Amino acid sequence: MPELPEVETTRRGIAPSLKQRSIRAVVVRERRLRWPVPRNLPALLTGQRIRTVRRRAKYLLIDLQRGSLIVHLGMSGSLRVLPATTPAQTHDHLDIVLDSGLALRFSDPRRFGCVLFVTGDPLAHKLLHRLAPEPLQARFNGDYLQQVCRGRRAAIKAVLMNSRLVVGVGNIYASEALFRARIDPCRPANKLSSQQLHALTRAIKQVLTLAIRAGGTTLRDYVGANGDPGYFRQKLYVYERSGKPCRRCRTAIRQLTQAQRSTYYCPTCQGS
DNA sequence: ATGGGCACCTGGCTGC
DNA sequence: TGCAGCCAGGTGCCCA
Repeated sequence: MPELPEVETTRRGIAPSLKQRSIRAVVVRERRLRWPVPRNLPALLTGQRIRTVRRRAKYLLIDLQRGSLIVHLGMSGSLRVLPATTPAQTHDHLDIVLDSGLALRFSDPRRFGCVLFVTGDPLAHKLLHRLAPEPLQARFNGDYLQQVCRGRRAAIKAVLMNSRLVVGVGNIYASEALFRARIDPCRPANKLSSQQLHALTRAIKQVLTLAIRAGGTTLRDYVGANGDPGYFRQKLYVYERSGKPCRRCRTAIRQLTQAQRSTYYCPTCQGS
């Protein structure tokens, strides 16, 4: 998916067109997402004014006068703002039509994403309430990561991908942050020094910030709110670069599988 | 509690 | 050209 930088880029892209607009209609073409789109979603949303568009981890929260939408882009989802009359393509599952004549269009070929409606505090929702702190906030720091890794024998890469421990970091940025911090992805989390965990925290914040600045990373499907891809792919050090020379030391980048996901690393820069 | 594996789904690419 | 097999940005859930 869309990891944190792509979701944040989407949020920034769609928010100006949504804020203070009223919902004129909702068109649901495909209800079968990760969880079914509520049958009565059009009735729930139509006539409501949109207040704010927030992000929590990789979830987008669209707050309305009454209730909120919780949107997740899954692996292949995107949200775009376009004229409501734009013909729908395959995989354009849902439109939220605004009083401006524009529509927010949710597309997701793999349908791992979701669009849910909740009344009350969306942060208290089952999917959100146990999430780790936001990685770009001060509370996410070396001390936090050290506390989380204490007694954990799982590989550090797996820890970075566990949303109860760290949010926003997916398969791309986990590899990239570990490279920047010069840490072997297979190292058990509890074997890392305090210094390494502080460096890793800084690397996570840095790579996410730089990726947001570049509009995210597009490998295949991802596009931002205006349909443009993200440009951080050119800045990746290891992800999808196996066999290519390390940008730091020229050693060939290697790929391995951890928890059924590809991990990319430089055996020289990230040796144990 | 922790960690590992599977499932959900479509599409694109590779190799026979 | 066709088709099987494999891979892909996530994460909830089940089991040991």
